[in-house]
Amino acid sequence: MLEVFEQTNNAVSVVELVERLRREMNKTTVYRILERLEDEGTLHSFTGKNGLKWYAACKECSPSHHLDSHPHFQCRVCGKTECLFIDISIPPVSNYKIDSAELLLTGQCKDCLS
Amino acid sequence: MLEVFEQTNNAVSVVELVERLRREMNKTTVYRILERLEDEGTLHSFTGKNGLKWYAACKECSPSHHLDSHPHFQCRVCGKTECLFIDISIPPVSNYKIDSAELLLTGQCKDCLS
DNA sequence: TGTTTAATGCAACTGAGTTGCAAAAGTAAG
DNA sequence: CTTACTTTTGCAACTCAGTTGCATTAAACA
Repeated sequence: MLEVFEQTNNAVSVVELVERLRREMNKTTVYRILERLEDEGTLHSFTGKNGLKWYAACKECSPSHHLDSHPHFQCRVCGKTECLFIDISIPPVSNYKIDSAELLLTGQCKDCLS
Repeated sequence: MLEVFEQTNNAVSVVELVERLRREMNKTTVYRILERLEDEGTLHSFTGKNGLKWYAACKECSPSHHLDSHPHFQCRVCGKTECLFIDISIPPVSNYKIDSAELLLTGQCKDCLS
């Protein structure tokens, strides 16, 4: 399972993971392992443009501190999805206690820009 | 349909809309009208924490220019979801052409902070 | 070896969103 | 009014990501 994330810097959708691991393990098992890896701080998840769930390897996450304010990019053309290691400053919102921020940028990646 | 959005400043999930309009129109019709209203620039949509679709009235949207960089807030406790009218500056990302940005903040709203 | 606990498989289910098609409602001539 | 045409709606069936219950297997450990 983790090999998938070691081979790429991109995020991987659960749908693709289930497909790629079809021979090795059951769909339910994929979901359960992903949940565990996220709890452990090895992976983090986010929701793609279409509402599908994506996972990516954590670089600077811990079990308690997940993906704070690092955005994700999803290419409208090829679907490639990846973490962007730039800092987004979330302005404080009065009267709200913000726990997490999820920023999804969509557009065209460099490969699809030609 | 639009009355729902006139009565509140909050966003409304499609699920809730279907439920509230159950007597007046079919589920399919709700989806179709929402799609039309979004095309026309009357409403804009975004994806909630759980992957469900939400709609909110447009204040400064046009058919071509939707919800650019205005974030949404979703309360972890009561589920209330609303537009935040603060500007988020998306730093330019080299080699990427960013078309849209969707920022979802989650936490506790003022009513649930007691 | 037996017992307990955790990990997996499988099948059936849930629920949001979609699709195809037919019925209804609206629009515009003739 | 009536016919022809277009748009809107309802309904049922479907798709598909994600979940659940339960039985089976594998690990851990006494």
